[in-house]
Amino acid sequence: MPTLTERRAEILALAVSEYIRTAEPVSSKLLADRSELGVSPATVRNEFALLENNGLLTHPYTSGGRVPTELGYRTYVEQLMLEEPVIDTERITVEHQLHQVAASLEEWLPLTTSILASWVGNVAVVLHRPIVSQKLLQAQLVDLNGESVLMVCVLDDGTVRKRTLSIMPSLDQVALNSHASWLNELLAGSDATKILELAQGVTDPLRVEFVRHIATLMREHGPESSGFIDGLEVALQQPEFNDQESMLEAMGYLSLHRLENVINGVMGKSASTSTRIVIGPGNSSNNKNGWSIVASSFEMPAEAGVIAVVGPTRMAYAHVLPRVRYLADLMSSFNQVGPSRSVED
Amino acid sequence: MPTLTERRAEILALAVSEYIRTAEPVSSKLLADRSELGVSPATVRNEFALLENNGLLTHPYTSGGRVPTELGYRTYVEQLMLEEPVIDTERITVEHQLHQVAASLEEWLPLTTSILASWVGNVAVVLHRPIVSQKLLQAQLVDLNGESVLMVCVLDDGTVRKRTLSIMPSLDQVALNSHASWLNELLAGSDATKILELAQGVTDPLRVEFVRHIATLMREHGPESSGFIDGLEVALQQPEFNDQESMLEAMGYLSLHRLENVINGVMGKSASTSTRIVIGPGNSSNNKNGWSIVASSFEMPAEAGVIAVVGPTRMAYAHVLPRVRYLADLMSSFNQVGPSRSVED
DNA sequence: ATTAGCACTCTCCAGCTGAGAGTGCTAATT
DNA sequence: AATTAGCACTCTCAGCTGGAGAGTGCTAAT
Repeated sequence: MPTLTERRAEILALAVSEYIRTAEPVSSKLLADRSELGVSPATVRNEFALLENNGLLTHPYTSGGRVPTELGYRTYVEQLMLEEPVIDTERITVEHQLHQVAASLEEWLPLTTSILASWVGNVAVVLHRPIVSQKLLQAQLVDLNGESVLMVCVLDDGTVRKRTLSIMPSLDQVALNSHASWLNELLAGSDATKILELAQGVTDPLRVEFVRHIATLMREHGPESSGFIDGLEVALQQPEFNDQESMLEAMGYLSLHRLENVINGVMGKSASTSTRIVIGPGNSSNNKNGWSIVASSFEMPAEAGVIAVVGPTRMAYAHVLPRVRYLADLMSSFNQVGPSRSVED
Repeated sequence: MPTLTERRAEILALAVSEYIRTAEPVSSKLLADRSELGVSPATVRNEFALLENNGLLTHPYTSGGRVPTELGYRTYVEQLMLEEPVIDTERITVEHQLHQVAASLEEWLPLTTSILASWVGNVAVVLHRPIVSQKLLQAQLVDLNGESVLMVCVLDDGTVRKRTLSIMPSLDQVALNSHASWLNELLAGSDATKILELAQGVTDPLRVEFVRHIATLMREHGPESSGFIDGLEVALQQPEFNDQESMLEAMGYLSLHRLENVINGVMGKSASTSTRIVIGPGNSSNNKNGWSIVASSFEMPAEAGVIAVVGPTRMAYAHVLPRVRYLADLMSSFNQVGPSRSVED
């Protein structure tokens, strides 16, 4: 990454931010007029040519203005960009909205996703997973109208898993309760592996089956990680998706399932709370406009996660970055129950 | 709805199914050539003109072939269409896929949605809700690392609700258990309204709070109805959506939340298991291509629901209808636990 | 080092044209 | 009386053209 003269850097910054704003290739004349550079279009053109030699800009065609390359975006983001801080009225609106929902993780994570998406006009993703390895807190067996038995397991991260079982000789609730308390005595506090070990010593086949099911239930989903996505519709209104083909391609890319992997891959390396921007994640796909991700991790007492914005490389980084960071910090400052307040609703 | 001569009906049927197949306005020549009518294009044209007088066909422009009107589609569906029966290989594939997932409602409803969507190349929706009014089976209080308390309620339809509470003087698990068994003794078997009544007699403020929370939990979601949607991506590849505008409009229409209301509205009137087709649900929206819904309700021991396909009016009804009905019947034939087999997996 | 000037390139749009497809009507045919 | 051949007419669509506009690169002047 070459160091640039001050003026060259300023021109690059202006060009990138202007292109981000308008989605039109930016011309020398525009920059000369619209800015305080105090130079003529011709000078800007000369600088453009040098920036292009450095691989920071391109033309799509001989005439028609400059467009940043991925390297151009990266230089802008890392060195030149002036972040747009979250202002008070925004803060107030967001915190107001978050306080309005009932105090549960299941409700305010999706709300956060939705707030972020409409705030930045792009796809927002929030992923979360329990921090600790899961242990069984309590198991419960409930008779369902004599036909089948519902097994409910509470894990130490507060998640609840359930499964319906058919037990051949049907049992009444009293019998089920005694089985349940036996299960809890034996298994409470253990993780899936430990539970399977403990199952070795059990002889009663029915109880073995219960234990097995508990272990399976805890295993099969792994540490429950779930995610929320929002903003597809706003994001797809951007001009990069104005034909059916690129729109469908975008929809394929923007599935929660795929993004979970991508985002976890991006954040995987950094352990602590941090924010990162990935621009055009290796133009692996052959579409002309690549994707960028702005992601920030957050940590709550028993839950960790990532807040991310996904969009085309032409993304308003200066706007998005502080807002993602702000929301991640906000999440980290919440306790397990809700936006820093007691439970009364 | 006027009765048509046999030949006129046949021509309408051919025109509609041909338009459904190709998405191109169909010409008199095509029908005369491709079919066993044994008449000349001119004759077909005369019939076309009459069908157009009856409001069953239109031209988009003076030349360029005929296209069905909504009335045309309805006539086709109600009187003329030859359903394409589900063949054995299809049956086998579907049932095979359904048997592969673990036996729980949460897993095979979405799978059914996905199967249906890719089967018919349109958006598929599956909604379900418990049949009976919900009663509390069991409540449970679990200590979460001393900071807060997780309340888990099992309802008689097998659903589980949970909420995290902050209790000011923190209690240990033993104390919580005694509260829980008190709660169960008092409340088990009651619905939300009854529970609130029972709360009247309680004096201990902590217990009142517990009871209130239980009632709220049961109330606020109503009878839990949830839905699954799939196939957006395939559906949007159809030619009616080849510009950004109609695509975005379609995405707006095809949100699960909106469709839940629409579909429930459609099926609301009919109590029993039935299938219905709604074509161009009153062209309320001002877009040129309306929407059709093919929906079929199903009933399981404790759960009822709707299986539906949503797509443009140019939908392959003859293909979609039997498949929706087949899947609905299949669901109805399942017991609460899974695809007609015991729970061993 | 900067800039004015200018030729050059490329896009974009509007307008045109011809081909093709399909219709409606009329007159001939069965 | 129903069907059909024939034909003029209408409309779309794809391709072409030409001119306007925008922006550049280069050169020569400042």
